[in-house]
Amino acid sequence: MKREAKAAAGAPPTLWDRTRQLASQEILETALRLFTEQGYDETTIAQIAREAGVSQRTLFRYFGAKEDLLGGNQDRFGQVLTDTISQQPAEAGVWEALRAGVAAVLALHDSREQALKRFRLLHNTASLRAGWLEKRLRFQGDLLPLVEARMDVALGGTDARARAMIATAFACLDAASMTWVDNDGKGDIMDLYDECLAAVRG
Amino acid sequence: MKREAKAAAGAPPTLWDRTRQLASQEILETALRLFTEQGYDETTIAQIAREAGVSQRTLFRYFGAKEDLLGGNQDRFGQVLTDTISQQPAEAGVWEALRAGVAAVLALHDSREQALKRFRLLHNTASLRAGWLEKRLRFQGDLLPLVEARMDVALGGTDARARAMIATAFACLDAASMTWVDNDGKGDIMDLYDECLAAVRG
DNA sequence: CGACAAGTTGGCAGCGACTGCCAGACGTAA
DNA sequence: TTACGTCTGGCAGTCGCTGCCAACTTGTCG
Repeated sequence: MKREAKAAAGAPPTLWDRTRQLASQEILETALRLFTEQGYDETTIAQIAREAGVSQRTLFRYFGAKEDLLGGNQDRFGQVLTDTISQQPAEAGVWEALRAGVAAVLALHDSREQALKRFRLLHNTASLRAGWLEKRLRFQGDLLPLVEARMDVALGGTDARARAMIATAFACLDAASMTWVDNDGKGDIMDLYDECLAAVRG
Repeated sequence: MKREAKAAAGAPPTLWDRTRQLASQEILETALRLFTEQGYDETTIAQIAREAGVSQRTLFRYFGAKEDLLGGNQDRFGQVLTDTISQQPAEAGVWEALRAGVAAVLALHDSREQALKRFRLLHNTASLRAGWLEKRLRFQGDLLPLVEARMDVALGGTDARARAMIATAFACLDAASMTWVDNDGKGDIMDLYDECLAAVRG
């Protein structure tokens, strides 16, 4: 109760808040370092907690799951996606709107290097890929109503087509980012995305 | 060693083989029943083993992971996919070849009811979805060389486009099967697939 | 038939991710 | 300072999964 009230009022951060912030950052950095050094599956929660100087219990209180230690606020992606797409002008087609959403999400990364590091980790670790794909599925579901609103509304049955278009956009993003990682981050992902979409749409 | 030799020679199944077969079937049926009755995550390995009359250890020897208890030999999908696609006539385009592969995989299901049951379970359980998507990713990788062989070979850089086309085919299959499940198995999945692909390719 | 090799099974201990519970330490406000 | 709310660490326990070992069953050969 207290924390939410303060945050809403914009009150100055208390010592606790600062400590939390610090600990959170420390944990995140330790985790990312260990992941890149020795791999995701080979790094145990116990090790991260030890090197970050907190107990396992506390670590799990900050980050509910090992996946979340990757950082990069993946949960925010969904918000940015839906916001961006719904803010596109009404005369924009489905493909333009989706493209704008993809671009907005890609713009969230801090630096090219960090993005490359995370993408590489993601594409090379089966368990991470699975988790990421699952999150993506949820995003796709959230996008459904937005996309349907932009299609010629023939009543009923548009469901499948809207789903397909969304999934295709993500598929192109996948193909683009995989190729980007394979090329060690050379070029621009959006260019690859456009190339992919062009190949698909003939 | 022995088993492979016998299998290759087509020798009559020994008592062991028959026992194995029986136990395997019993486990599979028990698992599928419990999954549909009380949900995948709510069913523990211990419970399945108990009700199937085997030890946990033995259960894990038959099926290496809980996922595999879904049955339907998902690992075979990849084989069927690559076989079917590589057997398509050389003059068939990429999209026709992919369509044939998808159709072949869908034809693997025993009955409409069982397929619907599995699909429903899959689409409603986060952990299962994740595992399935991960397998699919591997299939996509396996398909890459086959698809590239069917494209106009401009050397280099075709990578991304081939990946995108494959991923799009799967995306349409996804959209189709989701819609199919939502409609309680009404209609034909391949029709939905065609509709999806048509929507995507404009 | 008897002995021996090979295959199969179950139990036990253990790992790693994750959770609930509880006591104690700490910052904060009266 | 006292009382309160919060945060922390530790412990035990669940669940999926694996390695190891002892016992049992089955097939085979002399």
